[in-house]
Amino acid sequence: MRDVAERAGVGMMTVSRVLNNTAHVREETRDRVYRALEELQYRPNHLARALRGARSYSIGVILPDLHDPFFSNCAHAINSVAKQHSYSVLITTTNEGADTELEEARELVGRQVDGLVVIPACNGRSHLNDQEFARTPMICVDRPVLHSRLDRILVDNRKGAIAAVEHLLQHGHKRISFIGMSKHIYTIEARLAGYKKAMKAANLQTETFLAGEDEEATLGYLKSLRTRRDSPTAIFACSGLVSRHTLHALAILGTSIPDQVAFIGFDDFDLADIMRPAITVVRQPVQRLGQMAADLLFKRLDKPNAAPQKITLPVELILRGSCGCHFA
Amino acid sequence: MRDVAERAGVGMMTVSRVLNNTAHVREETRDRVYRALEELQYRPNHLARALRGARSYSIGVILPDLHDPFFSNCAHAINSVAKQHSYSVLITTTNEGADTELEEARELVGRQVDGLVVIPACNGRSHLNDQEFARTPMICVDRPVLHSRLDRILVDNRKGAIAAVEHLLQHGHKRISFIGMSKHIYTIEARLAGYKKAMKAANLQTETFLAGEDEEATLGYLKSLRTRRDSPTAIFACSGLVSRHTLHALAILGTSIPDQVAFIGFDDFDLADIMRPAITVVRQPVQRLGQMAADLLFKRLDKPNAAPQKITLPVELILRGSCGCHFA
DNA sequence: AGCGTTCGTTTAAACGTTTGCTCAGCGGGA
DNA sequence: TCCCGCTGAGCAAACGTTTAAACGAACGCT
Repeated sequence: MRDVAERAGVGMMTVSRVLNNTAHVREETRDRVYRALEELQYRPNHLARALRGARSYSIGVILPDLHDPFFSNCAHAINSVAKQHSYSVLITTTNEGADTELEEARELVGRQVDGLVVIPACNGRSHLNDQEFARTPMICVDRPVLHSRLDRILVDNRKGAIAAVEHLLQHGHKRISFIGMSKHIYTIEARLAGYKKAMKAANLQTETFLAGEDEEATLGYLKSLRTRRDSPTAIFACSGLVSRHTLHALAILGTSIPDQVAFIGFDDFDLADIMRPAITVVRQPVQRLGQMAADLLFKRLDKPNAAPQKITLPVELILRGSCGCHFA
Repeated sequence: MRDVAERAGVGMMTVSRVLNNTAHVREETRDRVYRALEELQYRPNHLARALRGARSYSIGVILPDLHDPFFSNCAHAINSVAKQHSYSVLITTTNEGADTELEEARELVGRQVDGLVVIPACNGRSHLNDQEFARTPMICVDRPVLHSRLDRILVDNRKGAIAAVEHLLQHGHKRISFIGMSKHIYTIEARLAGYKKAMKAANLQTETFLAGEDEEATLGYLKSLRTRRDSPTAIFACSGLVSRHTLHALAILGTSIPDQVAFIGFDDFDLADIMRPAITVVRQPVQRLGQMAADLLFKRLDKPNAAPQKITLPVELILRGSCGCHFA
């Protein structure tokens, strides 16, 4: 910048003013500076700007991983919004670990991000609510941090699960199995609660298998069903990942859907509609979730003291063939 | 930091020395500093460190989008490696636009990233080779920047395509259609070249439809096949996205695979193995691609002047049912 | 003629670190 | 005895930018 100032025959401040388009620079001076900037191929150093100024024009995103389409699509939406605001995005992953989450949050705050969009790793025991992060605007996505005053935007897991189970009940199923995960994750437990509630309302017994993220174990469970008298006639899978594992296992076993066992999964996925049968799912508004989360963060950056928002988006039961529905 | 120094009764330099674990600090002093750090909940400012020091301990990743599993899985792998090196990752997307790519690269360099991992958006006309970026170590992934001295790690698109086509030929197909994309993308064109070469070697005519990323258009093309005498008996889809669109369209049309038309797609995808029929694909080592790219970058950071590496990873034809193969 | 305003620009300081140098103390070899 | 080298620690400057204050000039007003 010093070179530019010298070449344009002005002080560094004037250069800074020209760059930031702030007032009080004569037309002619401005032109001279522009020319110097061009000639010297000047590129501002965002780090220095961030160090001096109040903002870094970057946000951090913390999520379990980029492998699961749900998370990566969410990240994509956040990225898009950030780009519109001319913000950069730092992305880190927790692999569902609360400790990692804390470390990553510290790292990002250390890098002076202006705000954080987080898919919290841990069910309630998160450190994100600590005093330490009080000064960093933070939006929780998909899962809350309990007892916190943080903005959050969730999905109606409970209602989605209830809708799925009730639909299976309408098809006449009495024994519906819930395939969950061994880890404690808020969304999964909310879906489990919905499942239980719907079953109870129908006066039916519940059956849960909670290691759906382990394909081997899932296969074992499904295999064991074949020799049982009271084997479930329908399955509700708690997530996209678990759906894939379950469907994979069912395919290996040659179990026919929906004749031998009906199937509904939480979270829609690519090609679900062209499988034979097509897979009935509870669809979450992933794109909107990420987009609204980012919007919320930028609003929060604008008004740090506004009341925290707690938004819950509706989900949609997408009827296809695997639940037993027939289409012309 | 000043507060910490004061509390520990030392100078700021000593604090800095303790933090960086550099030599010449007495045990007892070190302890005092540690205690002060703890008590004041000191968190270093990475921006300031980066501004003064030679490194920012962050890298930038530029890719088309986070929507396609190929890219997001790649990003995930890069992230993992970066985490092992205690580096942060800035991720930006180009949406396949060369202009956006240039802007994003400038933004990241402005943020003083130590290096860049790029999936170049544009076929040859990239600006990444410009003098402007000469000082930033850069790794090209999946696609090269032509005539550049940049490190790059690609996949053997040509051989993969040839293997797929030759396999279809072995099944007795004579009329094999290539479904490509309307955009010019290096990988797609390499696959197209492989397809053409294999067809020519067998003395067969080629047929290409190049708007596979437009589902509507793909549907139209496939529909038009039904009334043709010389309709292709096999389809080779050029990418994961195009595969999904093509399979979707075929499902809508009720075309049976592989009886009416055999199918092979480039890029493996979730559930391809449990569809009916299971989908034969050319599988790319996505995970390894991202991981090796990041490894390469960190090596490059170590030795900026080593000779540029040009790596090509092999791909694998995964035989499932859609090509016409039968399994017990 | 004096004075407050506004415009255009400069100068000085600050942001939170690290680098380079200085300096004091202390022990060992010539 | 003198000088050198090593250890432990402090001081000042620098990184590239922005903020705050200051400054001179031109202007209109009383």
